[in-house]
Amino acid sequence: MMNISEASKRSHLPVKTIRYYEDIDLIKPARNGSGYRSYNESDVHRLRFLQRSRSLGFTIEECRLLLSLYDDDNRASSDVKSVAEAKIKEIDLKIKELGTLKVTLSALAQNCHGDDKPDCPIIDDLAGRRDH
Amino acid sequence: MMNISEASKRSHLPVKTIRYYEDIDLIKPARNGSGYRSYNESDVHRLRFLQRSRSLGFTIEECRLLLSLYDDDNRASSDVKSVAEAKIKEIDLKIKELGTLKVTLSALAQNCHGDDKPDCPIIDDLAGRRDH
DNA sequence: CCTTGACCCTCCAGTCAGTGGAAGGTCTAG
DNA sequence: CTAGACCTTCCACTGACTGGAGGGTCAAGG
Repeated sequence: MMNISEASKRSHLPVKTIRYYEDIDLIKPARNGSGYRSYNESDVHRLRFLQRSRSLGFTIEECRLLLSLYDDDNRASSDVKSVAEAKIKEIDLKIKELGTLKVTLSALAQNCHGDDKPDCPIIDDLAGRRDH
Repeated sequence: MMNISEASKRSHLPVKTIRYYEDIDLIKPARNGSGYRSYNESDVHRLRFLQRSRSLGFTIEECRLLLSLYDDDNRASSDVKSVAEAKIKEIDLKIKELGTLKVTLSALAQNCHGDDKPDCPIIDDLAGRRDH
């Protein structure tokens, strides 16, 4: 059993974040006599699970679902896989969107001389004064 | 001069968003006798400028900067270009991060059978039980 | 003249996933 | 016994809106 700062070190999650996760019912540590949170090894596993899934881009609600699958020894691996695949699709979409954005912005930047003169195709485009 | 819903149509910005932009001092429309906001053509240009720059991924604060450059007839085009280039770099970084995420998640998903059995390499990874 | 419905207004609360800080209690080493 | 490093709760803030309550205004139709 350990205090929150030790759990923080072992899970690589900030103390504030751990308390926040308790607030939204992702974890329920025990309390000692003076009201301090007290974490056991399985709590730390849970926190690490959260740290890892958040860092992979899952939202809190997805983490909640993944945790329930983690808790369920009889879940089908297909249940987990479908969550992962949905997330991969989302990431893919986001990458494509950003790619489009980059192309557009790069084209604008390339047309801009970047000198001391006031003429600027970027501003013209933003203002709706582009010719194309 | 037009009411807010007409300005919304012409700028492709939701009414709520236009009011919000006023709240944070991006635009200051006139008011008519009964307190209704009243937009002229130059207000609509400003709103369109905001719509376009937001859709290109600039934050509100960046839009505020771009607007001040838009207002300044003597700005150097290099000032604008540097804002655009910084944004391109950010987008690039984000794309790379998402690419890494996608590779990691895809590798996990590929190792998962996705069947009715409980064994799941994705959960194992999240739980820190991966072998590699 | 009155009503209906489409506008408009302000203000408050909520979103997401935390982060920062204030005010105060507890524990441990010197 | 005291300093300082912990711990607690609670409230406010972030970005960029969005939703809704509760009310005022305006134009058309009966």
